[in-house]
Amino acid sequence: MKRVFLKDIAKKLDVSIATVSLALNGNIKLGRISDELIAKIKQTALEMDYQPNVIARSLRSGKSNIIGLIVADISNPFFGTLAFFVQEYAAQKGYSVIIGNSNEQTSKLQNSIKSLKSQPVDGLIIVPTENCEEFLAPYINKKFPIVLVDRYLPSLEVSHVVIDNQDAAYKATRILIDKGCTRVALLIYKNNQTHMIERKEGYRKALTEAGCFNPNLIKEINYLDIKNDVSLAIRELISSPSSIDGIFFASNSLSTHGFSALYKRNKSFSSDFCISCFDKHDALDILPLNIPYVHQPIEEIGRQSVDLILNLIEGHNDIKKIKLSSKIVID
Amino acid sequence: MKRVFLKDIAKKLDVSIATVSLALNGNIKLGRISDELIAKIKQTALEMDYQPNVIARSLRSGKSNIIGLIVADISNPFFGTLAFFVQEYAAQKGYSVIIGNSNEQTSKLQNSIKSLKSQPVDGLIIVPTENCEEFLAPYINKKFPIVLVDRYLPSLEVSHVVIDNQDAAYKATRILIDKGCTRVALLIYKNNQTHMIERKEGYRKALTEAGCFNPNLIKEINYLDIKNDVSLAIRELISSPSSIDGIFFASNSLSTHGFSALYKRNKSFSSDFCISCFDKHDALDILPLNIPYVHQPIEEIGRQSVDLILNLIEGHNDIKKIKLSSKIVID
DNA sequence: ATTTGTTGCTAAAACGATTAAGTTATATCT
DNA sequence: AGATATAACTTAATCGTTTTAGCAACAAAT
Repeated sequence: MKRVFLKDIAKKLDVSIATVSLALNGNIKLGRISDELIAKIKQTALEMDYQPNVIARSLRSGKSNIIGLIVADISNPFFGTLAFFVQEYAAQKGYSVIIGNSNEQTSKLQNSIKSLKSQPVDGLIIVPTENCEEFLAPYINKKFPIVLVDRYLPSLEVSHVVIDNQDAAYKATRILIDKGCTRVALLIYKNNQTHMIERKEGYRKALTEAGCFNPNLIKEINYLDIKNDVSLAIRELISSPSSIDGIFFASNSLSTHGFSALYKRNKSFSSDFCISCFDKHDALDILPLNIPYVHQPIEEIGRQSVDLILNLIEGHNDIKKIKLSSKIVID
Repeated sequence: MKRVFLKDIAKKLDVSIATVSLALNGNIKLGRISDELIAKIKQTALEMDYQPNVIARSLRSGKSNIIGLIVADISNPFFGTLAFFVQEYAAQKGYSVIIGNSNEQTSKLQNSIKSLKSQPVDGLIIVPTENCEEFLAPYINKKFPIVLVDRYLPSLEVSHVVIDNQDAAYKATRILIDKGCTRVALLIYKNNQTHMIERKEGYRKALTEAGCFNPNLIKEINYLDIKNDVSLAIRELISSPSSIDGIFFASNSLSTHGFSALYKRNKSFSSDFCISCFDKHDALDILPLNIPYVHQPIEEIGRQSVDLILNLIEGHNDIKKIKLSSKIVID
């Protein structure tokens, strides 16, 4: 019951290895094999349960049929779900996926890329970290296939798949305004990445239009000290003389800690206080408020990322920048 | 700036390819190279930024240095976290990880295994699905390296890493009894897998000891129709004449839907009603109850799984069955 | 009758690494 | 001095595919 190779099929049918290979891969232009022989070879391959040796094929072709996916944190359900769909869709296209983590740190992103490149992957779908441009630029310049996802890097000409974050944040803020809120706070990560900048801008735009933008209500949270920072921010916001009447949490991890901090400070989740947030969250079903959230089309993001990276891998060098729209959902 | 191979280093230093390979891999027993030359070759390799071609190496050695991890659902934070640690620890040992999903279905597990095996992986860490024994047995018999995780298959002699589910469930039920609950319900998946059987047994044991075991309070949920089933179960439990005073949710997905169903049925989350559950959950911080939960040592599970699979890959054929303990946490 | 074309197949190189089995040249031993 | 050992390196085979180039046989065209 040992593994079957082309050699074994060739021996059995008393033909050459090349003939078997050509018959199975059916590139009619090159060598030509008679229809009968092709049929016989295919039949025998089936009977003997021939499985091509992917590694030998890779060595010959210079392609591994593996793509790398580097996310910020695979234990975060948003990235977990993205990984799920990327994996599903890539499998359909005959590719495997190796996942790496950056933990939002450029140094760890660097390690992941190096380790994946040496594996080696044919291309990378990357959730870029803050200030990773300098490190990524050489790969881009060398035309190594890279697609950014979730965020992009304005200074680099790279394909990416993102959502319209400004629009999403605008809608999420607007829904609070429409409910009558005038003092709406924003909890957002303190960083210079596109998704955060755009979410902040959407928030600002909605409130400015409504004539009640107040920059003091923006609380910027440090990713590495999220629990503490969110807790402090919530305390400040709640204990301020003219208290807030709404909060927009600009990411799922911020709302996780935000909800917890609000609860611990005994802030009554009553209807005179409105919340909106990014991404579906387990607590949304529990809280005695109908909390609207931005629903990102994760499956679509995954599918498009795979499409783009496969496009690059196949040698089409056109850069595509895809911006998907999202909608507000109220369960 | 094209890729550097052994050939290039050899040409530059006017030595043979074999010499370069031997110098870099330093297998002193085989060919011997003078210390000076070794130093010079290593230096040059560094300068030229030589990266070994993993595929060529794999073809020669018959090893890919990739392990496959097949989980039930990578978008579930428990498995996401497990994947995170498996990946981290495997990377430390020089292995990459390819992740597959089974969605708790044996047919999808089958697809994942086939696709990963053809990639090919050196070994597989698998979260087994219900009734997958028949499909898995041939691989086990052929000594293909497999480690089961989270659950095991009593009928197959395979290495595994699980937690002591009976003990965990016993403790989680016991804590409710100690709070004074006498009518404690169990929400659990309807299947014949070890982790569920053992959790049910732990629950039964605790309540029997306390003299208040009532099989009617066990609600078995269908994984594929979880939302509906949980909702129905909660309704039955709450509206029964002699209502329950506690629930133990035997998995994180069950508690997610359970909390939601309880909330929607306006069940007051008051202190005369106690809950315990499996795994940390975002809603735990929010609910106005101190809900104890079973904290699984996910990092340890990941590390041990990797250790076992690498052991098998390296040819040590001993089967190890590891049962880790978990603790109850009250935040 | 020679050229040209077509069909059906095979030989052999290539992908880039590892490694068993030499081959020198020098050192050591009797 | 001659035999033997050892140090330092190289040659060439190998892993399993893919694919280029070529061979032989026969057909068609000039």
